Amino acid sequence: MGQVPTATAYALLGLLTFDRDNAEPDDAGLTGYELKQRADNTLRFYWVSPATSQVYSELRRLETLGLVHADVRPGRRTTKRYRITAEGVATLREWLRTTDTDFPVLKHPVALRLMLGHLTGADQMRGLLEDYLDQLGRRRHELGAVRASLGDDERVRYPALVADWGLSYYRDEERTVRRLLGRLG
Amino acid sequence: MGQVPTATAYALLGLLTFDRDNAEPDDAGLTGYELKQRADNTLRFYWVSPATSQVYSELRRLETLGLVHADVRPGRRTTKRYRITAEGVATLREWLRTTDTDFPVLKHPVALRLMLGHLTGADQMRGLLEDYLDQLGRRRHELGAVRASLGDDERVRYPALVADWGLSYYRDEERTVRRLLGRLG
DNA sequence: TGTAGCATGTAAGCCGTTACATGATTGA
DNA sequence: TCAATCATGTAACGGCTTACATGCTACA
Repeated sequence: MGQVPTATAYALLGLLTFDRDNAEPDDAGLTGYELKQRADNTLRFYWVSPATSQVYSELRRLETLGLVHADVRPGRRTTKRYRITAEGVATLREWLRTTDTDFPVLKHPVALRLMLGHLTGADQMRGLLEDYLDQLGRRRHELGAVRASLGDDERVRYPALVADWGLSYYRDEERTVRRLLGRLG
Repeated sequence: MGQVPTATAYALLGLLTFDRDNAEPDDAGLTGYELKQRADNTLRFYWVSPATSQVYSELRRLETLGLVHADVRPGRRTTKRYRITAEGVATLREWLRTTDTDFPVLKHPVALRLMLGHLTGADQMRGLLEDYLDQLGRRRHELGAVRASLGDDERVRYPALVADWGLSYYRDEERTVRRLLGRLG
């Protein structure tokens, strides 16, 4: 019954490996709240943005598995800062090395609707694609800001590669949608 | 508690609108088995391939909602052929017209792993991307066969557009992955 | 004759979301 | 002082998958 972490759990665990190696140990680790924000900044573009409640429950599960360590700070407001453990890093490496990689899954509501264009006519489909183009542009700008924040810092070289990948995808998608619009015209 | 069909249910309902308008009424409609095959041929490239058991249960649900009609053929082997009803078509149109369209969700295990390249090194990431290129090529051929089977039949003009969209996506993705491979040395 | 495909279903369970709930802290 | 943000959870439930079960039909 779910002893093995899911891909989403590994993704969250992976985000913890980018813990800024701070001089001050007081700031080590991330709270569930911060991890959720980080997921919203990066993970959501090519995976999912887990619900806040799931972030907390996954963290608790990873803790019982010994893959993260919770640093509890008592006080008026109790906060927990989570760090990945050595065992967590080893488990993550093992997962990367041995688990086979599924083909990406795309849930594309726009394509799904376009398939049914014979029910609505070309006009409505054009509107659909134009709206989608707007959203794509906004998404691309959001991801562009994330990419810019990564700069050319060697420590986030791979996240930067992934962000560039995403940006290419959005640009290509915009081009393709424009071509489709032309064919509907 | 789920009185309203989900997007997947509408997708399956939509597939039923492409029922070949046969001269022989005996062949009208699709069995759950055939619908599952059709989903595997088309829907899976940009939505999901629902499990067989889900196809059957969704069909039963759509029937209680009056959106499909089940034609039961008794005999040695009882089969049910499902057709979309007039109400089903109206409901589907209403859904297309009024429900707002979510942005696509991409679950990309390859990108997820690439993000964690600092844990494994560039060599393993190159292997990952090369494997992915192989899979992409196979996928593209599968979708190419589907596209070819649609031809330029006006009745499946929109599914053909969607298939072309998918083919563009696969080609662009291959190009982008090759560029990433180049940047990994 | 036996295997692959056709055809339909039940049961159990997990992943993840939505809705709800609580309270501290910070800054306008 | 009041709102936004920080921070952490619980409860309920739905969608979907996996595993299991059954039996017919066509064909090599």
